[in-house]
Amino acid sequence: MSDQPFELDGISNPAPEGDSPPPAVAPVAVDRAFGQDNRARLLEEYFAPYGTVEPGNAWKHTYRLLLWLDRTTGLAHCYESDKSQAGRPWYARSLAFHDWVSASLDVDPRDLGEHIDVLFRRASADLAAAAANRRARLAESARKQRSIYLGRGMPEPGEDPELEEIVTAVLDPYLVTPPPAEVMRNLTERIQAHVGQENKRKNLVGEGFEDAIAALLRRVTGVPDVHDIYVRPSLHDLPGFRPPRAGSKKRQVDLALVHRVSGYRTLVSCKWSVRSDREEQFASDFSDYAELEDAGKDFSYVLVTNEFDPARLAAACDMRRQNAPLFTDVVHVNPQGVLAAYSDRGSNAKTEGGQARASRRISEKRVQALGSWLGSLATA
DNA sequence: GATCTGCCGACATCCTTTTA
DNA sequence: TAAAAGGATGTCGGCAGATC
Repeated sequence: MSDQPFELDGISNPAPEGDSPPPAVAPVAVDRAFGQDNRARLLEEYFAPYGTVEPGNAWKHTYRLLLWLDRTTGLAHCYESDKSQAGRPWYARSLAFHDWVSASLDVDPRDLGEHIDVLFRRASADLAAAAANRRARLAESARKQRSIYLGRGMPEPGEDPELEEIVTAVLDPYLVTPPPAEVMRNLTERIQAHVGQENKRKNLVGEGFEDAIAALLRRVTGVPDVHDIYVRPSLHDLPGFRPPRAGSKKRQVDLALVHRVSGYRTLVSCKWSVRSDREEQFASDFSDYAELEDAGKDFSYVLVTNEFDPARLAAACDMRRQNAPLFTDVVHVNPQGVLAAYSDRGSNAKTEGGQARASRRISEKRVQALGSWLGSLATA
Protein backbone atom coordinates (compact mmCIF):
# COMPACT_ATOMS: atom_id res chain seq x y z
CA MET A 1 0.00 0.00 0.00
CA SER A 2 1.29 3.43 -0.82
CA ASP A 3 1.89 5.99 1.90
CA GLN A 4 -1.25 7.46 3.22
CA PRO A 5 -2.74 9.56 0.44
CA PHE A 6 -5.70 10.53 2.58
CA GLU A 7 -5.36 14.06 3.90
CA LEU A 8 -5.39 14.18 7.68
CA ASP A 9 -3.92 17.57 8.44
CA GLY A 10 -5.82 19.57 11.00
CA ILE A 11 -8.06 16.73 12.15
CA SER A 12 -6.58 16.29 15.59
CA ASN A 13 -6.32 19.94 16.47
CA PRO A 14 -9.16 21.93 14.98
CA ALA A 15 -8.64 25.66 15.24
CA PRO A 16 -10.18 27.29 18.30
CA GLU A 17 -13.44 28.99 17.54
CA GLY A 18 -12.78 32.49 18.86
CA ASP A 19 -14.31 35.15 16.65
CA SER A 20 -13.72 33.22 13.47
CA PRO A 21 -16.80 32.23 11.46
CA PRO A 22 -18.23 28.76 12.10
CA PRO A 23 -16.46 26.11 10.03
CA ALA A 24 -18.08 24.68 6.91
CA VAL A 25 -19.77 21.31 7.41
CA ALA A 26 -20.71 18.77 4.77
CA PRO A 27 -24.53 18.74 4.49
CA VAL A 28 -24.75 15.04 5.44
CA ALA A 29 -22.79 15.76 8.63
CA VAL A 30 -24.92 18.62 9.89
CA ASP A 31 -27.37 16.55 11.91
CA ARG A 32 -25.71 13.16 11.93
CA ALA A 33 -21.93 13.36 11.85
CA PHE A 34 -21.74 9.69 12.86
CA GLY A 35 -24.67 8.67 10.66
CA GLN A 36 -24.43 6.32 7.71
CA ASP A 37 -24.49 9.00 5.02
CA ASN A 38 -21.53 10.84 6.49
CA ARG A 39 -19.68 7.58 7.11
CA ALA A 40 -20.25 6.65 3.48
CA ARG A 41 -18.91 10.03 2.38
CA LEU A 42 -15.80 9.69 4.55
CA LEU A 43 -15.14 6.15 3.33
CA GLU A 44 -15.54 7.27 -0.26
CA GLU A 45 -13.02 10.02 0.34
CA TYR A 46 -10.64 7.65 2.06
CA PHE A 47 -10.69 4.99 -0.65
CA ALA A 48 -10.79 7.35 -3.64
CA PRO A 49 -7.01 7.48 -4.08
CA TYR A 50 -6.64 3.70 -3.88
CA GLY A 51 -9.08 2.40 -6.48
CA THR A 52 -9.17 -1.34 -5.98
CA VAL A 53 -7.87 -3.07 -2.86
CA GLU A 54 -5.59 -6.10 -2.64
CA PRO A 55 -7.05 -8.60 -0.15
CA GLY A 56 -3.71 -8.72 1.65
CA ASN A 57 -3.93 -4.99 2.37
CA ALA A 58 -7.49 -5.05 3.66
CA TRP A 59 -6.39 -5.24 7.29
CA LYS A 60 -4.18 -2.17 6.84
CA HIS A 61 -7.12 -0.15 5.59
CA THR A 62 -9.27 -1.45 8.44
CA TYR A 63 -6.73 -0.41 11.06
CA ARG A 64 -6.03 2.93 9.40
CA LEU A 65 -9.75 3.61 9.43
CA LEU A 66 -10.74 2.25 12.83
CA LEU A 67 -7.87 1.33 15.17
CA TRP A 68 -7.10 3.96 17.83
CA LEU A 69 -4.64 4.73 20.59
CA ASP A 70 -5.63 4.16 24.19
CA ARG A 71 -5.22 7.58 25.78
CA THR A 72 -4.11 6.17 29.12
CA THR A 73 -1.21 4.20 27.68
CA GLY A 74 -0.57 5.87 24.33
CA LEU A 75 -0.58 2.40 22.77
CA ALA A 76 -2.75 0.88 20.06
CA HIS A 77 -5.94 -0.28 21.72
CA CYS A 78 -6.27 -4.04 21.75
CA TYR A 79 -7.74 -4.66 25.21
CA GLU A 80 -9.65 -3.05 28.04
CA SER A 81 -7.72 -0.08 29.34
CA ASP A 82 -7.91 -0.98 33.03
CA LYS A 83 -6.06 -4.23 32.32
CA SER A 84 -3.61 -2.53 29.98
CA GLN A 85 -2.09 -0.18 32.52
CA ALA A 86 1.70 -0.25 32.90
CA GLY A 87 2.75 -3.26 34.92
CA ARG A 88 -0.39 -5.27 34.28
CA PRO A 89 -0.33 -8.27 31.91
CA TRP A 90 -2.05 -6.60 28.98
CA TYR A 91 0.43 -3.72 29.03
CA ALA A 92 3.13 -6.07 27.76
CA ARG A 93 0.74 -7.38 25.12
CA SER A 94 -0.30 -3.88 24.10
CA LEU A 95 3.36 -2.93 23.76
CA ALA A 96 3.94 -6.00 21.59
CA PHE A 97 0.91 -5.26 19.44
CA HIS A 98 1.82 -1.57 19.12
CA ASP A 99 5.31 -2.54 18.02
CA TRP A 100 3.97 -5.07 15.52
CA VAL A 101 1.32 -2.81 14.01
CA SER A 102 3.71 0.13 13.70
CA ALA A 103 6.29 -2.01 11.93
CA SER A 104 3.65 -3.58 9.69
CA LEU A 105 2.27 -0.19 8.69
CA ASP A 106 5.85 1.05 8.29
CA VAL A 107 5.51 3.96 10.67
CA ASP A 108 7.47 5.05 13.73
CA PRO A 109 5.78 3.75 16.93
CA ARG A 110 5.65 7.32 18.22
CA ASP A 111 3.75 8.44 15.12
CA LEU A 112 1.27 5.58 14.85
CA GLY A 113 -1.58 7.73 16.14
CA GLU A 114 -1.28 10.04 13.16
CA HIS A 115 -1.79 7.16 10.75
CA ILE A 116 -4.83 5.44 12.24
CA ASP A 117 -8.33 6.28 13.52
CA VAL A 118 -9.19 8.19 10.34
CA LEU A 119 -12.94 7.59 10.44
CA PHE A 120 -13.45 8.69 14.04
CA ARG A 121 -11.17 11.70 13.76
CA ARG A 122 -12.89 12.89 10.60
CA ALA A 123 -16.40 12.29 11.95
CA SER A 124 -15.48 13.95 15.26
CA ALA A 125 -14.16 16.98 13.39
CA ASP A 126 -17.48 17.12 11.53
CA LEU A 127 -19.36 16.74 14.80
CA ALA A 128 -17.41 19.61 16.38
CA ALA A 129 -17.93 21.80 13.33
CA ALA A 130 -21.64 21.04 13.28
CA ALA A 131 -21.87 21.86 17.01
CA ALA A 132 -20.07 25.18 16.44
CA ASN A 133 -22.52 25.99 13.66
CA ARG A 134 -25.46 25.09 15.85
CA ARG A 135 -24.16 27.26 18.70
CA ALA A 136 -23.71 30.19 16.33
CA ARG A 137 -27.21 29.65 14.96
CA LEU A 138 -28.76 29.50 18.44
CA ALA A 139 -26.67 32.28 19.99
CA GLU A 140 -29.33 34.92 19.50
CA SER A 141 -32.16 32.88 21.03
CA ALA A 142 -29.85 31.86 23.88
CA ARG A 143 -29.14 35.53 24.53
CA LYS A 144 -32.89 36.21 24.67
CA GLN A 145 -33.46 33.24 26.98
CA ARG A 146 -30.81 34.54 29.39
CA SER A 147 -31.78 38.20 29.12
CA ILE A 148 -34.56 37.98 31.72
CA TYR A 149 -32.03 36.72 34.29
CA LEU A 150 -29.47 39.45 33.72
CA GLY A 151 -27.67 40.38 36.91
CA ARG A 152 -28.74 37.16 38.70
CA GLY A 153 -25.32 35.54 38.30
CA MET A 154 -26.63 32.64 36.25
CA PRO A 155 -23.88 30.15 35.28
CA GLU A 156 -22.62 30.51 31.74
CA PRO A 157 -22.95 27.49 29.42
CA GLY A 158 -19.81 25.41 29.68
CA GLU A 159 -18.78 26.71 33.09
CA ASP A 160 -17.15 24.09 35.32
CA PRO A 161 -15.80 25.74 38.50
CA GLU A 162 -14.26 22.50 39.81
CA LEU A 163 -12.33 21.86 36.62
CA GLU A 164 -11.28 25.51 36.47
CA GLU A 165 -9.98 25.23 40.01
CA ILE A 166 -7.91 22.17 39.16
CA VAL A 167 -6.41 23.86 36.10
CA THR A 168 -5.61 27.13 37.87
CA ALA A 169 -4.21 25.35 40.95
CA VAL A 170 -1.78 23.39 38.79
CA LEU A 171 -0.79 26.32 36.59
CA ASP A 172 -0.83 29.02 39.26
CA PRO A 173 2.95 29.08 39.87
CA TYR A 174 3.54 29.67 36.18
CA LEU A 175 0.90 32.33 35.54
CA VAL A 176 1.65 36.05 35.73
CA THR A 177 -2.06 36.94 35.86
CA PRO A 178 -5.18 34.77 36.23
CA PRO A 179 -6.70 33.94 32.84
CA PRO A 180 -9.87 35.85 31.93
CA ALA A 181 -13.12 34.02 32.68
CA GLU A 182 -13.88 33.63 29.01
CA VAL A 183 -10.53 31.99 28.34
CA MET A 184 -11.06 29.59 31.26
CA ARG A 185 -14.51 28.72 29.99
CA ASN A 186 -13.16 28.05 26.54
CA LEU A 187 -10.44 25.86 28.05
CA THR A 188 -12.82 23.84 30.23
CA GLU A 189 -15.19 23.34 27.31
CA ARG A 190 -12.34 21.97 25.22
CA ILE A 191 -11.20 19.68 28.04
CA GLN A 192 -14.74 18.38 28.50
CA ALA A 193 -15.11 17.82 24.78
CA HIS A 194 -11.79 15.96 24.71
CA VAL A 195 -12.70 13.72 27.63
CA GLY A 196 -16.23 13.11 26.40
CA GLN A 197 -15.06 12.24 22.93
CA GLU A 198 -13.99 8.71 23.82
CA ASN A 199 -17.50 7.81 24.94
CA LYS A 200 -18.76 8.53 21.47
CA ARG A 201 -16.29 6.25 19.75
CA LYS A 202 -18.30 3.08 20.21
CA ASN A 203 -21.18 4.61 18.30
CA LEU A 204 -18.96 4.98 15.28
CA VAL A 205 -16.92 1.80 15.59
CA GLY A 206 -20.02 -0.39 15.52
CA GLU A 207 -21.62 0.40 12.19
CA GLY A 208 -18.37 1.98 10.96
CA PHE A 209 -16.78 -1.48 11.08
CA GLU A 210 -19.63 -2.90 9.01
CA ASP A 211 -19.32 -0.05 6.52
CA ALA A 212 -15.55 -0.46 6.28
CA ILE A 213 -15.85 -4.20 5.61
CA ALA A 214 -18.56 -3.52 3.00
CA ALA A 215 -16.34 -0.88 1.38
CA LEU A 216 -13.53 -3.43 1.18
CA LEU A 217 -15.83 -6.10 -0.25
CA ARG A 218 -16.83 -3.66 -2.99
CA ARG A 219 -13.22 -2.85 -3.82
CA VAL A 220 -11.51 -6.23 -3.81
CA THR A 221 -11.21 -7.28 -7.39
CA GLY A 222 -13.73 -9.99 -8.23
CA VAL A 223 -15.91 -9.84 -5.14
CA PRO A 224 -18.55 -7.40 -6.44
CA ASP A 225 -18.62 -9.26 -9.76
CA VAL A 226 -19.40 -12.53 -8.04
CA HIS A 227 -21.61 -11.39 -5.15
CA ASP A 228 -24.39 -8.94 -4.48
CA ILE A 229 -23.37 -7.07 -1.33
CA TYR A 230 -25.97 -5.91 1.19
CA VAL A 231 -25.30 -3.64 4.18
CA ARG A 232 -27.66 -4.02 7.16
CA PRO A 233 -30.42 -5.50 5.04
CA SER A 234 -33.69 -6.73 6.45
CA LEU A 235 -33.50 -10.48 6.34
CA HIS A 236 -36.65 -10.80 4.26
CA ASP A 237 -35.08 -8.58 1.57
CA LEU A 238 -32.57 -11.33 0.95
CA PRO A 239 -33.54 -14.16 -1.39
CA GLY A 240 -34.88 -17.23 0.35
CA PHE A 241 -35.87 -15.57 3.65
CA ARG A 242 -39.45 -14.83 4.58
CA PRO A 243 -40.77 -11.84 6.57
CA PRO A 244 -41.37 -12.37 10.29
CA ARG A 245 -44.88 -13.09 11.50
CA ALA A 246 -47.20 -10.13 11.87
CA GLY A 247 -46.33 -8.27 15.04
CA SER A 248 -42.85 -9.79 15.29
CA LYS A 249 -39.80 -7.63 15.00
CA LYS A 250 -38.15 -7.64 11.60
CA ARG A 251 -34.69 -9.16 11.59
CA GLN A 252 -31.63 -7.44 10.23
CA VAL A 253 -28.16 -8.74 9.56
CA ASP A 254 -24.96 -6.67 9.57
CA LEU A 255 -23.83 -7.69 6.09
CA ALA A 256 -24.94 -10.22 3.53
CA LEU A 257 -23.49 -11.65 0.34
CA VAL A 258 -25.50 -13.43 -2.30
CA HIS A 259 -23.66 -15.32 -5.02
CA ARG A 260 -24.88 -14.06 -8.36
CA VAL A 261 -24.82 -17.44 -10.07
CA SER A 262 -25.56 -20.01 -7.42
CA GLY A 263 -27.64 -17.74 -5.16
CA TYR A 264 -25.67 -19.01 -2.14
CA ARG A 265 -26.16 -16.71 0.84
CA THR A 266 -23.57 -15.63 3.38
CA LEU A 267 -24.78 -13.76 6.45
CA VAL A 268 -22.06 -11.78 8.20
CA SER A 269 -21.99 -10.57 11.78
CA CYS A 270 -19.43 -7.76 12.24
CA LYS A 271 -18.38 -7.16 15.84
CA TRP A 272 -15.26 -5.13 16.56
CA SER A 273 -15.18 -6.78 19.97
CA VAL A 274 -17.10 -9.53 21.73
CA ARG A 275 -18.61 -9.94 25.19
CA SER A 276 -20.53 -12.86 26.57
CA ASP A 277 -23.87 -11.15 26.07
CA ARG A 278 -22.97 -10.75 22.40
CA GLU A 279 -21.98 -14.41 22.22
CA GLU A 280 -25.46 -15.34 23.36
CA GLN A 281 -26.85 -13.01 20.77
CA PHE A 282 -24.93 -14.84 18.02
CA ALA A 283 -26.80 -18.04 18.79
CA SER A 284 -30.21 -16.44 19.07
CA ASP A 285 -29.65 -14.45 15.86
CA PHE A 286 -28.71 -17.62 14.02
CA SER A 287 -31.75 -19.40 15.33
CA ASP A 288 -33.93 -16.54 14.06
CA TYR A 289 -32.23 -16.64 10.67
CA ALA A 290 -32.71 -20.39 10.43
CA GLU A 291 -36.37 -20.07 11.35
CA LEU A 292 -36.98 -17.47 8.67
CA GLU A 293 -35.10 -19.42 6.00
CA ASP A 294 -37.71 -20.31 3.44
CA ALA A 295 -35.87 -21.76 0.49
CA GLY A 296 -34.75 -24.98 2.14
CA LYS A 297 -31.14 -24.21 1.26
CA ASP A 298 -27.98 -23.84 3.31
CA PHE A 299 -26.44 -20.50 4.12
CA SER A 300 -23.17 -19.49 5.76
CA TYR A 301 -22.90 -17.53 8.98
CA VAL A 302 -19.63 -15.65 9.34
CA LEU A 303 -18.20 -13.61 12.20
CA VAL A 304 -15.81 -10.76 11.37
CA THR A 305 -14.15 -9.35 14.47
CA ASN A 306 -11.12 -7.63 15.96
CA GLU A 307 -11.39 -9.32 19.35
CA PHE A 308 -8.05 -9.94 21.09
CA ASP A 309 -9.24 -11.67 24.24
CA PRO A 310 -8.18 -15.30 23.84
CA ALA A 311 -11.14 -16.78 25.70
CA ARG A 312 -13.67 -14.78 23.71
CA LEU A 313 -11.96 -15.47 20.41
CA ALA A 314 -11.71 -19.20 21.08
CA ALA A 315 -15.31 -19.30 22.31
CA ALA A 316 -16.51 -17.77 19.04
CA CYS A 317 -14.64 -20.48 17.16
CA ASP A 318 -16.04 -23.26 19.29
CA MET A 319 -19.67 -22.21 19.58
CA ARG A 320 -21.96 -24.88 18.19
CA ARG A 321 -25.52 -25.26 16.99
CA GLN A 322 -26.79 -28.79 17.03
CA ASN A 323 -23.93 -30.81 15.53
CA ALA A 324 -22.07 -28.12 13.62
CA PRO A 325 -20.00 -25.02 14.41
CA LEU A 326 -22.21 -21.95 14.75
CA PHE A 327 -19.95 -19.89 12.52
CA THR A 328 -18.93 -21.19 9.14
CA ASP A 329 -15.93 -18.87 9.31
CA VAL A 330 -14.43 -16.76 12.07
CA VAL A 331 -12.54 -13.90 10.48
CA HIS A 332 -10.12 -11.66 12.37
CA VAL A 333 -8.83 -8.36 10.99
CA ASN A 334 -5.33 -9.78 11.36
CA PRO A 335 -4.59 -12.91 13.40
CA GLN A 336 -0.88 -12.14 13.16
CA GLY A 337 -1.55 -9.07 15.30
CA VAL A 338 -3.18 -11.31 17.90
CA LEU A 339 -0.22 -13.67 17.88
CA ALA A 340 2.14 -10.70 18.15
CA ALA A 341 0.27 -9.56 21.26
CA TYR A 342 0.37 -13.03 22.80
CA SER A 343 4.08 -13.34 22.13
CA ASP A 344 4.96 -10.45 24.45
CA ARG A 345 8.26 -10.94 26.21
CA GLY A 346 7.40 -8.90 29.28
CA SER A 347 4.46 -10.95 30.42
CA ASN A 348 4.58 -12.70 33.76
CA ALA A 349 1.39 -14.63 33.13
CA LYS A 350 1.27 -17.99 34.84
CA THR A 351 -1.66 -19.48 33.03
CA GLU A 352 -1.78 -19.72 29.28
CA GLY A 353 -4.84 -21.86 28.72
CA GLY A 354 -6.88 -19.33 26.82
CA GLN A 355 -3.96 -18.03 24.81
CA ALA A 356 -2.91 -21.51 23.82
CA ARG A 357 -6.45 -22.34 22.77
CA ALA A 358 -6.84 -19.16 20.69
CA SER A 359 -3.37 -19.56 19.18
CA ARG A 360 -4.28 -23.10 18.17
CA ARG A 361 -7.46 -21.87 16.48
CA ILE A 362 -5.33 -19.43 14.53
CA SER A 363 -2.73 -21.99 13.50
CA GLU A 364 -5.50 -24.40 12.49
CA LYS A 365 -6.91 -21.57 10.34
CA ARG A 366 -10.17 -21.78 12.24
CA VAL A 367 -9.53 -18.08 12.75
CA GLN A 368 -9.07 -16.77 9.26
CA ALA A 369 -7.38 -13.53 8.22
CA LEU A 370 -9.60 -10.87 6.69
CA GLY A 371 -7.42 -10.86 3.59
CA SER A 372 -7.72 -14.58 2.99
CA TRP A 373 -11.49 -14.50 3.50
CA LEU A 374 -11.85 -11.67 1.00
CA GLY A 375 -9.57 -13.52 -1.40
CA SER A 376 -11.67 -16.65 -1.13
CA LEU A 377 -14.83 -14.68 -1.91
CA ALA A 378 -13.24 -13.25 -5.03
CA THR A 379 -12.60 -16.69 -6.41
CA ALA A 380 -15.72 -18.42 -5.09
C1' DG B 1 -2.80 -12.79 40.69
C1' DA B 2 -4.54 -13.78 36.16
C1' DT B 3 -8.33 -14.98 33.55
C1' DC B 4 -13.15 -15.67 32.67
C1' DT B 5 -17.79 -14.13 32.67
C1' DG B 6 -21.63 -11.18 32.70
C1' DC B 7 -23.75 -6.78 33.41
C1' DC B 8 -24.17 -1.94 32.73
C1' DG B 9 -23.65 2.97 31.27
C1' DA B 10 -22.91 6.37 27.70
C1' DC B 11 -23.97 7.60 23.50
C1' DA B 12 -25.83 8.24 18.62
C1' DT B 13 -29.08 7.16 15.29
C1' DC B 14 -33.46 6.14 13.66
C1' DC B 15 -38.34 5.81 13.84
C1' DT B 16 -42.77 7.32 15.69
C1' DT B 17 -45.71 10.50 17.89
C1' DT B 18 -46.91 15.02 19.29
C1' DT B 19 -47.04 19.89 18.86
C1' DA B 20 -47.13 24.38 16.72
C1' DT C 1 -46.77 20.23 7.12
C1' DA C 2 -42.53 20.89 9.39
C1' DA C 3 -40.19 20.81 13.61
C1' DA C 4 -39.58 19.06 18.11
C1' DA C 5 -39.86 15.58 21.48
C1' DG C 6 -39.92 10.94 22.99
C1' DG C 7 -38.82 6.22 22.85
C1' DA C 8 -36.64 2.14 20.98
C1' DT C 9 -32.65 0.06 19.40
C1' DG C 10 -27.99 -1.12 18.94
C1' DT C 11 -23.07 -0.18 19.47
C1' DC C 12 -19.01 -0.82 22.39
C1' DG C 13 -15.65 -0.65 26.35
C1' DG C 14 -15.34 -0.46 31.32
C1' DC C 15 -15.89 -2.62 35.30
C1' DA C 16 -16.26 -5.98 38.94
C1' DG C 17 -17.39 -10.43 40.92
C1' DA C 18 -16.45 -15.35 40.21
C1' DT C 19 -13.35 -18.82 39.11
C1' DC C 20 -9.03 -21.01 38.26
